[in-house]
Amino acid sequence: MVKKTDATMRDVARLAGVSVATVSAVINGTATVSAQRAQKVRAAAESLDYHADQIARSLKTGRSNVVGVVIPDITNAFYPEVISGAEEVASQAGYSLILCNANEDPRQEQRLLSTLFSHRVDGVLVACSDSSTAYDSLVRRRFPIVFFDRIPQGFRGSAVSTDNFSGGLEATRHLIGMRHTRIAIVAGRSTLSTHADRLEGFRKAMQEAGLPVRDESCRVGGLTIDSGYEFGLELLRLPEQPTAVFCTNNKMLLGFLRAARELGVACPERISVVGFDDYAWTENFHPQLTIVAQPTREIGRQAMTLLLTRLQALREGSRSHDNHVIVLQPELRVRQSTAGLL
Amino acid sequence: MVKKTDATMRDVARLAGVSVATVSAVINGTATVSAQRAQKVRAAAESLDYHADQIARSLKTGRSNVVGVVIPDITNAFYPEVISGAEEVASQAGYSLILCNANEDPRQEQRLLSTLFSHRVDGVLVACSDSSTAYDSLVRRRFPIVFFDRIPQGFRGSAVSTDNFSGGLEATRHLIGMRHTRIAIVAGRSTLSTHADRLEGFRKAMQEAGLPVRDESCRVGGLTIDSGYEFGLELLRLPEQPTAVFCTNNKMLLGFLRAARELGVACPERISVVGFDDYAWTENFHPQLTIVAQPTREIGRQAMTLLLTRLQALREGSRSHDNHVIVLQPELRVRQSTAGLL
DNA sequence: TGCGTAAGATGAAACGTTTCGATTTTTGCC
DNA sequence: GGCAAAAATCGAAACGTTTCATCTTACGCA
Repeated sequence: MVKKTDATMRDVARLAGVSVATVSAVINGTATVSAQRAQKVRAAAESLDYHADQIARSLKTGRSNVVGVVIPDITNAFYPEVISGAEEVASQAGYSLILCNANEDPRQEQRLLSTLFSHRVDGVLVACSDSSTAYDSLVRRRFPIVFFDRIPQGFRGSAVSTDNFSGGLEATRHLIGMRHTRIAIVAGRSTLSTHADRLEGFRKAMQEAGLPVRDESCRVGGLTIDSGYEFGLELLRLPEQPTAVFCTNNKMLLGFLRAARELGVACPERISVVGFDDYAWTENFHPQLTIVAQPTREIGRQAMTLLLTRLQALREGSRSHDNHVIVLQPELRVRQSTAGLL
Repeated sequence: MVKKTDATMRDVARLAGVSVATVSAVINGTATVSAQRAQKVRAAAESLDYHADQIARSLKTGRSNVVGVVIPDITNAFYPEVISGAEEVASQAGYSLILCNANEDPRQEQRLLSTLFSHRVDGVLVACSDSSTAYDSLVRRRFPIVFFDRIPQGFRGSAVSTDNFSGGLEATRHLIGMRHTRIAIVAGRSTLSTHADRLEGFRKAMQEAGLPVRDESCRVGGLTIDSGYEFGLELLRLPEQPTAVFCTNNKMLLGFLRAARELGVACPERISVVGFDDYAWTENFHPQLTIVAQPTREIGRQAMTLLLTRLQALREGSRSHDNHVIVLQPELRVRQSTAGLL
């Protein structure tokens, strides 16, 4: 026998012989109800397989127990890993995740945010598709938002990211320490904090060592495997071929490696390569990669924790600082893709 | 100047000097409204930055424009890729995705489904964590559900998957064609359709060739990198070491490769390896992997399309067959990790 | 015994939409 | 110009909760 429609609070109330308000009180534990009636209500709910309707609840309370997560590129393995951390924390706290993929398109991102708002999400986690001032209004409205990984320029609010400057610095110092002098960089759009910071770290290290950063060996602007590949071809065909390269994300790194393989430029013999983001599967790479590893899942965990803390404070009406910035340290893992010169 | 709270339909109605019903009609285009008033309403909505409240809308209509997606393991690169396909189709149709990670735990999966229902999702996509009869009630209730990848045993309903039997068959035939006779298999839990089918394909190929499937070279039950590693150690320490192995998923494959590397068993010289799931990054593997590739994103696209079609039929009250099964063909990609014997 | 009080229980009003039947206005036609 | 029909508009109920003010009950104590 199948019910036509799900049981409602009224059904439970009727069956238990109490008022709807009492059922609500029992379900939420918001008021004292005699043990006897509470028991009756629970039994009734059980037998009707009653499940509170979150939609109705949200409409009334203005809270949804859902948080939105907006990422720029779901096919970049970095983000699913972050999400996994965020999901872990969220589900433990009884929150669900609405996942949105902006496809590196700021306009799409705006649309997604707007959809999220109309679904009344309690807060959002965003890795932005491009730096923009569109977030300012959110912050001004004091809407609970936490940025992770990519943080808008000049953003004042909560955020979690890796110390990308330091990552770029260490990666480059490592190359320099191996006596490389013609060092190239393949970097993402400079409007993205992550890539801009890594590039800055690179510049700083070069400057420290008194090495010039020449325009032709400084390729900025891609993000994809293909762009890494194109940049790779260009760099490896330079009259003064670089002996080392720093790729600021994993996808461009893959593209660069493809270019090197195609041109028959051996790594690390003729080109040392250091990239970003470490994964279980890179242990099978040949050569194994020297990499700046980010605490990926931890970024997700921390960002979600920050957001949930904020939400709780909001619920309890207590004061919370909404510009908590967490910077996690990356770790340079030296393996085989970088080798000393001479 | 910032509004205390979001503008509601009533606000728009007031400003436009019309009734709430008229505003609704304009927003949804459900009734004919004179051009003049429609214009006024739109202007008012614009100026108030009005956005319809999906929550209230859902409560009234019983529809949420949200679909749930439940996967067993978000850290398995296969699923994010499927999701990316599903997300693409969904967002084009104006649907959002609630993503849930069951962590290979059927009880967690049940909890997640229950949460999804209370959020009134319009339908769900599920890759099950374990075969169970708990889905029967869903199907009986005719709740819109589409399974993908992993399909519960005996399930009668809509589903999208790869032809896993054929995948296992081809992979094994390939090894046999290279004159291997001592062929091992590292497979996932046999309660999972994917792994069971791949194992069946393996058995069939072995039987065709008149080769015995010995218990000790048939490791069934893991899913993770670690279990692939453990199985790998066991298999490679067998007195009669297998000369080839078929791993039924990408994670176990990674584990197996680690074991081989650790024991110094060269691939493909001493062990040929074929696995499942191809990725952009495997091109950097050494050796490059012979792999059964699934049309991963396509699985996501098709599954979501199936679900949305069903939802549309439901909305329009038209009849739809709710047991549409789509089986996509995998493709064996022969590369360097398998080599001929003798 | 009676009274004050606290605990328990409840009815009804929201929350922001959609939708339907009723009402008003416009249109077309003889 | 009058009338029927079509078009446009509207008021109000409903969706399933939460919550608050109100009402009832029971208990302890003088």
